[in-house]
Amino acid sequence: MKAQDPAGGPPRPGTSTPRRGRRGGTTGSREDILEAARMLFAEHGFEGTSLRQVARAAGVDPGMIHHFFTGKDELFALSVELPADPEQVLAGVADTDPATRAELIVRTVLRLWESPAQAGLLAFLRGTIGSKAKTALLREIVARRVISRIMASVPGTPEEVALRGSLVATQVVGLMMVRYVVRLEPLASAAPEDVVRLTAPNVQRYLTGPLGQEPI
Amino acid sequence: MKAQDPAGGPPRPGTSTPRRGRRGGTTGSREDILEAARMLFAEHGFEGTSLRQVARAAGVDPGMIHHFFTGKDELFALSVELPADPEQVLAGVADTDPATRAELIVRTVLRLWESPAQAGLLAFLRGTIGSKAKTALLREIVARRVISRIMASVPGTPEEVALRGSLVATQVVGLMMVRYVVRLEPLASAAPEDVVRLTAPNVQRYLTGPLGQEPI
DNA sequence: CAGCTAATTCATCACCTGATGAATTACAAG
DNA sequence: CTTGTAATTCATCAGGTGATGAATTAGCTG
Repeated sequence: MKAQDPAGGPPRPGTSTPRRGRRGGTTGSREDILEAARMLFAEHGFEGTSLRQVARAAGVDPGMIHHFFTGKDELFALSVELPADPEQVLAGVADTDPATRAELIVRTVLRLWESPAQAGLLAFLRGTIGSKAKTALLREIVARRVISRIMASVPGTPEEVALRGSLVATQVVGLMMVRYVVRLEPLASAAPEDVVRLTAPNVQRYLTGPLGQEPI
Repeated sequence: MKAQDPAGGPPRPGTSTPRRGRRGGTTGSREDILEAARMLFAEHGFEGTSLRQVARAAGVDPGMIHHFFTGKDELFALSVELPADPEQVLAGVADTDPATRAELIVRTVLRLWESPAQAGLLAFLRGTIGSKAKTALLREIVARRVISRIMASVPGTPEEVALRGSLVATQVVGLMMVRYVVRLEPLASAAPEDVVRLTAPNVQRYLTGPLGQEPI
């Protein structure tokens, strides 16, 4: 994020008049805009972020945004689109033994959220949960692309597997919310290894464990 | 909610001119505004809801909002404030035996969310998660007022109890998100009894069960 | 060099936002 | 009836919003 360019800033709009026209060299303005948008959407959601804020954070004229993107919607979609799509992230999960799959699931979720994709994921969640209309999109993604992979070859009737899938979602979504969105301590700063050890058993119970009785 | 008056055009000055001045009888405009605000904040979050939308949905002139409330912030705070504060909702939870408390916790959460408070809770979540600044408020509420009650008299070192508390939050928050916000099926329409039976064991494990090993 | 294309700034538009203040009307108390 | 107070509408403000189009400049291709 090469935002405000403190030192020798030629594009300082306050001081040395930033004359018009193309700049020399490779000015990655498009990427700067995307990066600034990702940060701001992650902090304030879709409606809480204005294009002028994005332009300012990117050190760029507001008009540039409309030069590179058709509008705010496209900017949001491109800046926030999942850096790795579910199919790719979950590759391999479907191949493991369901009886020991929970650990891999939690590990995959943690690896994804500890990666640079975190800002985009936060932005996606913030922009998506803030509006009822957009939660439908989130629901479709989770239902059709994530859960189907996670529940592959889990034994049981289709109804039972679907129920187990939404229960798994319960634990995984809760982990993401508490650790990365609300950042509740001490879980927010716990070591990933510990998080796996602590939560995977419950995920495993939802996956293949007994549902109608006490597990202990 | 006497909303948008679908048949005849609302702003038709030809027909039923809404002349100025006070209306006859008891017109609960203040309550109408609060109710409409609750609905809209729940659907579109804080920034995604304009005062003019609220006024239209309440069948009221936009100026009324500023007559009854000092501004958008106060309207949000009053319309969305938790209908029952955590102390009251969780009364009794702290008195039960920790070894069997999970069922009561899940039951309490479900009862709260199935009640009329749901709209307010949704609004609170939507308005709160959409902004990084406001999630701090949510974090404080959860940490100081909710978890402390839930974890009362749970045995263990303070560090361990705090960790168990955030793990409980994991499962409870995930349940709320999946069932009431994202509305993922089949969990979204499952009977409360079934939800209790399915999720309480995992909550109980976080509360008092073994953490470092497989629970089954 | 000329000519094209892309990057950048600027001025501006139409609209929506939250907010204010005055004018009008009803109800209640004296 | 008079007076005051609260409820309601209206007109309007200053500012922010997303978006458009023209003007300017740089780099690339021939």
